[in-house]
Amino acid sequence: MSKVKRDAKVTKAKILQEARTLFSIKGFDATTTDDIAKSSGVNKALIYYYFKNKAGLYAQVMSGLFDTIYDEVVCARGSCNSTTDELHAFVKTYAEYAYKHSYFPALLLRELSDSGAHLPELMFASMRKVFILLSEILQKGEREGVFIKSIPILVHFMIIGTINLMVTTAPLRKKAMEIDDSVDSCAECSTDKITTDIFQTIQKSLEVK
Amino acid sequence: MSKVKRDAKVTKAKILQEARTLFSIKGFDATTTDDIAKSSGVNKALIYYYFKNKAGLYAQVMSGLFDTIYDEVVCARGSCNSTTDELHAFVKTYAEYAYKHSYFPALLLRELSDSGAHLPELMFASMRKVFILLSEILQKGEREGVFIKSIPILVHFMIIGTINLMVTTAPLRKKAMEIDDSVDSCAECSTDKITTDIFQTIQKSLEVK
DNA sequence: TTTTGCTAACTAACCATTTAGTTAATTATA
DNA sequence: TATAATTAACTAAATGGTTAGTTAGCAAAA
Repeated sequence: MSKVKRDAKVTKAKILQEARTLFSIKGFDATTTDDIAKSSGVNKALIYYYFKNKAGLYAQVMSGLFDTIYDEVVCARGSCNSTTDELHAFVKTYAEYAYKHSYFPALLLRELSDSGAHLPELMFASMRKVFILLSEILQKGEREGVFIKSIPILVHFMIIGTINLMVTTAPLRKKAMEIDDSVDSCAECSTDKITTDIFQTIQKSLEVK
Repeated sequence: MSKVKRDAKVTKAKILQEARTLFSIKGFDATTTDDIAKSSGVNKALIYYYFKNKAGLYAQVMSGLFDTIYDEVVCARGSCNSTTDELHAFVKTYAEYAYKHSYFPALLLRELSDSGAHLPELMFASMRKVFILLSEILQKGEREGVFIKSIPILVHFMIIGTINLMVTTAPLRKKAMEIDDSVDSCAECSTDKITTDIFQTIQKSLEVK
């Protein structure tokens, strides 16, 4: 039995994990450092010991999430054999991640809503990496003559904006449907259906005639 | 000089207006009732006297904003002579409103980010009205054979999601450009350019072949 | 004089951050 | 190898500031 009583790595990881869960559910403001400490079974001061302050912890949580998405897109892109496929992989990977970790879109929207004001460098860099990835796909397609010239950031926001809103409003749309189902708000749509529809929309708009 | 010393309507309106401004700039949490009271030149207790509590005041501010957008879209739609034109008017009106009142997208995203959890009925109804309006345009186009069948909520989110993200990230994109301008993030794009691009994308995807 | 509009002063709770200290683990020394 | 010195990991308990909401009562209007 090599029961280690103290292990900085484990402790730090535990705090990060609990913080991710709590920030996810309740957002930055509503999550208290007391909450995080309690969930992690750790003294509150350790948060300051390891992460400087609440904001520092948050930044690390968030860029961790973006890095994961980035890695997943890169991975999915690996098994593509056309640029159109790569675009599809981008949409699919992002959508699947967003639906699987449904707290993520909420965090992202919240973060963007107090826009840049105090967006940590770390997080900004991680976010940007994902955008650059899409830009490359679009540029490649353009060079190959399969996509028309586009404004990358608009394509990017069209994809992630739509997905994020679909995920965050899911409970809302369900509630709405119960009250009034005269207009289809895709309350029961599968991730796959949504992915497909978004991809097709984007693809059609990029199509070379 | 008919300087009225006491007028409930005027006082209430003043509070609402200052609240709108402050919530816009700083969001719900970061705006304190003390701030609002001070800006309005009114005692804090009056907020509770007129609006029950901070959340009540917020709900009224937000649905006021949505109602304004709704009215503007309805108005713009009036001078259209084709369904495609109506779609264009929808995008244009929303984009112009969002850019003119650049705080609005931030408020909306923030509100949606703690999704429905405590979205006041009043606000939800005002939001939904705008969506229904777009649905009608899409259905009409479908009936006339100018649009293919689509999923209204996806089209809606594609429009407002993109616009909202473009507005909220404007300062961020500007900053990003200064650091690295190798990828175009549309930092200097005009509202008009963005409106046009979004409209064309949506239209192309709805096109009947 | 009764109701409505309004204010100053207050409270109770919360919460991020700090401080001052303890205990475990590691390294150096005898 | 035992022990002393040092560092790293951790804790309990404040601190200090903030903020939503309340209360009791005054002043103007009806």
